[in-house]
Amino acid sequence: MSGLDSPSETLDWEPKLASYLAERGLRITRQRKVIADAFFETAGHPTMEELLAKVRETDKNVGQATVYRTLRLLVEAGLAEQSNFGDGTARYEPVSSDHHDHLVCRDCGRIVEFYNDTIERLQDEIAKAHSFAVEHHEMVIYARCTQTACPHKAAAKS
Amino acid sequence: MSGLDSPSETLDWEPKLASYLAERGLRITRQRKVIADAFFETAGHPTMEELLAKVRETDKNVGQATVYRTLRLLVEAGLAEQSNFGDGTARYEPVSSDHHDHLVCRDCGRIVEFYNDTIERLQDEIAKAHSFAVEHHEMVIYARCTQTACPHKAAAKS
DNA sequence: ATGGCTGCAAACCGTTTGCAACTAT
DNA sequence: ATAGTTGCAAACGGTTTGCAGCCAT
Repeated sequence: MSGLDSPSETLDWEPKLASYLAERGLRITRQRKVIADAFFETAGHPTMEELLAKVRETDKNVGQATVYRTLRLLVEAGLAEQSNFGDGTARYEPVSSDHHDHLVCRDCGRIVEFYNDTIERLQDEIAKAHSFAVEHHEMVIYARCTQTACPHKAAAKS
Repeated sequence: MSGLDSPSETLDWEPKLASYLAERGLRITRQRKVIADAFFETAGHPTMEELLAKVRETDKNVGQATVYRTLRLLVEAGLAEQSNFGDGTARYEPVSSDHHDHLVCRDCGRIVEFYNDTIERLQDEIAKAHSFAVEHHEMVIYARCTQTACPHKAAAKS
């Protein structure tokens, strides 16, 4: 209908962010552009620190506070999602068309995304049964890779 | 078989804790007793702060560090579980015979526990399909009470 | 007596905030 | 010109840790 149907990666964030900012009199700054660019072209679930590192490849002077503030903005604009995988550090990922939950390896930190329709439906039903209106849910399965090689064997804390 | 079958509340923690400590040459101290007592007779999902308050009704001199350390001990002993409901503060609850997940009201902070067999089974299947051995999972549904009165209307931040 | 435990205070660490200078509009 | 934005550093809040003295064993 409206051009290319990309594989849920390209979520056309630029116009969305622009209008979000415009609507409330906020500005499109150089830093916001650099941060959003870095964020949306990063695969995975970066922490602020990881994103900051990437941002500084482009602009060495960006401060962490600005990255935090911009991430909050992206979350508010519905373009990013924040998750917690139990290590006390927030992680962020682009909001893609398809919602998913996470499976985290306790050993190597590898994060696998999954989606299960039945679980989603049951969650809604359960909430409804308790007279709650679901806003958001977070489901993290902590587990251990049973494969021969944890792909990120020493990624966590070298 | 072994005496009374209690409604999953009484989990017979005293002997379990005692043997856990004994096995590794740790000691049963006055503070540990007071803290465990307070913890297991508390309903709900107390934070360290809440537990400390209760503990100090009995012993004014207990320090927070001791409460943190004892809670860690209880978790290690498999007698307590730690959860995070998105407010940056850890909450603890006794490990009861029946596992359950949580439904949290964004408005009033009320926490409802639920259990769904199908979800549990699906989680295991999903993990297995990705060659992960489930260790633990945490599922939190953030929602809003739709009932006329949020029972704890102003409990969060007065 | 000995080695674990405690309370205190300081350290930690991720995140937020105040502020003066800066910049998009 | 004006109000939003930035980087810095300080503040924050929950949690952990070092240490000297204490206490269960």
